[in-house]
Amino acid sequence: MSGDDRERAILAAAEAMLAQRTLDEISIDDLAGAAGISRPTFYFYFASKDAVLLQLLDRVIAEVDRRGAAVIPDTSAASPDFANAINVFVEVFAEHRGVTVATVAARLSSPAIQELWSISMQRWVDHVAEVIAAEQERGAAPRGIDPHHLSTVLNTMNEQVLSATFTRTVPFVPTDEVGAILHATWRRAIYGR
Amino acid sequence: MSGDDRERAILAAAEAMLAQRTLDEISIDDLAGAAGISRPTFYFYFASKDAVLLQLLDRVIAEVDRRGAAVIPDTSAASPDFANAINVFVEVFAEHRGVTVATVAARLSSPAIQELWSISMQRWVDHVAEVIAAEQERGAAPRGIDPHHLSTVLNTMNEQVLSATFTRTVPFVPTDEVGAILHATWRRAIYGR
DNA sequence: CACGCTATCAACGCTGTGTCGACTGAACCA
DNA sequence: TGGTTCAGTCGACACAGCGTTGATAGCGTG
Repeated sequence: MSGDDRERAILAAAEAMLAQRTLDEISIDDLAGAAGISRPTFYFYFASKDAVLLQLLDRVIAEVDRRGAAVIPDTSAASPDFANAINVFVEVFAEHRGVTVATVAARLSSPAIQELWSISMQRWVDHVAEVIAAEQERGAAPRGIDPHHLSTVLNTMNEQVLSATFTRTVPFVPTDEVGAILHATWRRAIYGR
Repeated sequence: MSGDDRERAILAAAEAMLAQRTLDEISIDDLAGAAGISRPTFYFYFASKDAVLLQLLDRVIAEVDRRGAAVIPDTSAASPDFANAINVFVEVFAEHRGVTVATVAARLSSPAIQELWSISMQRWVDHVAEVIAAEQERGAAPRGIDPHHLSTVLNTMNEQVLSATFTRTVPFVPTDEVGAILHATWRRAIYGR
C-alpha cells in the first residue's frame, strides 16, 4: 500500500466514523488503527485530527461551490432562484452530515477550520448580499435592512438550522422539509413587506 | 470560609474566566486554584467542568425567563411586541456572553447541557409558535409556513447570530445593531407577503 | 553500492482527568 | 469530657490521549 493510499484510507475512515460519532470521541489511535498504521505514523500524514477534518471540509466546500456554480442566483437575473441554491447547500451538506456537524463543533476550537469555514461563509454572504442589493435596486425587494446584514443572518440561519436538523437537536425541523422552510423564510425576509 | 462560599467562588471564577477564554482552555486546576482549593476538593463541589457551566447556564436562563416574562409577546395582544422580547434575549445573553458562548460549544459534547438548553429553546419556540399561529388566525400574518417550523428557524437563527456576534466570528453583524436586524428579519419572516 | 527519501513504530514525556484513602476540625451528643 | 459523626481537604495514584524523538527498514537512483 502506497503513501497516497494510506492518506486516502485515513480520510475515508474519518468520514465513516464521523457519520457515527463526534470528532472528539474519535482518537488518533482509532483513525490510525482503521487505516492499518500506528499512531506515530498517523503524524507522518496529518499534523492532527483537525487537519484531517480540514481536508474533508475542503472537499465538501469544493463540492458545494462546484454544484452551486450552476444554480447560484445571478445578480442580473430578473428573479433570482434562491430555492435551487438553498437546495444545493441542503443536499451537499446532508450527504456529508458527519463532516458538517464536526465542522460546526471544531471551528470553535480550531483556528484553521474556523478560517476555512469563515472564508467560505463570507464568499456566500457577499454573493447573496449583492443579489439582495440588486433586487432592492430594481424595486423588487423593499429596503429597510442592509443587504449585507440580511445576507449574514440568513446564511447564519441556514448553517445552524442544518446542523440542528442533522443532529436532531430539538428543536429542529424535519430533514425532508428543511429546504422548503428555509427557502420560504428567505423569500419573506428578502421580499416581505 | 464555608462550603457555600467555596461553591460561589468556583462559579464566580468560572464566569470570570469564561469572559476571557474557552471552557476547554480552562482546567479544573485553574478553577480550583482560583477558588483557593486543590483539584480533588473541586470534585467535592462539582462533578465536572460541565456541571459548573450547567449551573451558570441555569441562572442565565432563569434571568432571561424572569426579564422576559414582563415583555414576552402575548397571544391575545392585538399586535405582539417582538422587539422587546428579542431585546431581552440580546441583553441578557450579552451580559453573560462567556456563558452563552461556552454553552453553544459544550452542548455538542455534554448531554446535560444539551438537555437544559434544548428544553429552554423548546419553551421559547412553543410560545412564539403560538403567537405566530394567533397572528395567522386573526389574518394579520399570512399562512404558508407552519408556525412551529417558522418559530424554530427564527429562534435557531437568533441563537447562532448572537453566538457569532459575541465571538466576532466572521461573518457577523455588529453588536449594537444585532437586536434591530434580528427583529426586522423576524417581522418580515412572520408578516411579509 | 551508497546516498537519500519515504515510510514505519517502540518508547518516552507531558497534560489533564477522575478516584481512593487518609486526615483535620468542628459540632453534637451521652 | 471524651467519643462519634460529618463536612471539608488533599496527597498520591491510575489512566487516557496527545505529540515527539530516535532508530530502523526498504526502495530507487546516480
